[in-house]
Amino acid sequence: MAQRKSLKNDACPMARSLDIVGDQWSLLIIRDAFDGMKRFGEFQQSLGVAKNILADRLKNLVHEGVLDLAPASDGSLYQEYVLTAKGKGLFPVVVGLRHWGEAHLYAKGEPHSVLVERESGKPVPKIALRMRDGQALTPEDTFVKKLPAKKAAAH
Amino acid sequence: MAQRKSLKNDACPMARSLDIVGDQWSLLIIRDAFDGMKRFGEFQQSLGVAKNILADRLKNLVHEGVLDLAPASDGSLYQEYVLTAKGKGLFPVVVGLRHWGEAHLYAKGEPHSVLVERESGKPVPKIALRMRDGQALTPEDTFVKKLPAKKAAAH
DNA sequence: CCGTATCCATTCCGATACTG
DNA sequence: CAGTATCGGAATGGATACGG
Repeated sequence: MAQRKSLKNDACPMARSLDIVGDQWSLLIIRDAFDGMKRFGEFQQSLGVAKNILADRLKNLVHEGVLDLAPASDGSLYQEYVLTAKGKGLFPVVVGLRHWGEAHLYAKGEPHSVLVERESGKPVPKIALRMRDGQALTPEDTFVKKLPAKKAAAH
Repeated sequence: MAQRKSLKNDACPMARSLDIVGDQWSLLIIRDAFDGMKRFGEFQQSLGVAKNILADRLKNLVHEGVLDLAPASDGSLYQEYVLTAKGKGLFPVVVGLRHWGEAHLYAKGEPHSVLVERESGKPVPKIALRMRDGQALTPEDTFVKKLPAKKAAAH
């Protein structure tokens, strides 16, 4: 009865997203996947997470269609976890979290890893939200249009 | 011993970000704050979360400088929770999660709330990641430049 | 090397009752 | 209305041990 409230059927897309990646590990796994990691052991070593929960999270991400299982590219008999198109769609979220952390969570001069462009080696520019007319978009420029709330939906 | 691994000192900005907002509720609270909610009861009703956890999360977000306590704008004697500049910096993350959910988590024709521009009432355009030269940026165009890993840091 | 299975401590979460 | 206090069940997370 005290189980986590499922947001799978929420009327808010953000809530549904968080139902899948809204935990401590999933987005870190996805980060590492963007970083080229594919093998169980790579994730395990990178994250320092217990193997049982790593297995659990990977399974869930595969189930949700964020990761896909593919035969190993090298000779080994195991499978690899690769991002699906759906998974790659999380790239802006990953980059957004990274940029926010860079901007607000480090002391001045404190070093951290950086996402850079492959060719130039220079940092990826900050995300710029734009309106339809191309102007910068601030939170105040927007609001959420909710559902008509027919019966008892979208509480 | 089985306590959540703190990522506060991680060398990856994304990890630090998740240390603050990487749970089920924080980003939903922030979403509602962007949506104009300020009062304890508003969050409580919107999220349907137990009051003790809501209080805990709000306290933590205030402590982390994402929300700020301000005297009530109306006559009431209670305080209000408002986004700080740091908190508003999460807007791209919120929008990114929303867009990802819209694109991948709904059946065709299934209704959901939409983030729209205040003036036109039209949906906010999708986030476009760009390289420094203005071209579209894909995950493959990037890599993470990690720290030199001096001693035993950035494990 | 890739997981699965088990044990145990801690944390999370929901429901409820309670104070001011 | 805005929280705090408490309780119990569920999930999380770490540390192994074990099998393919």
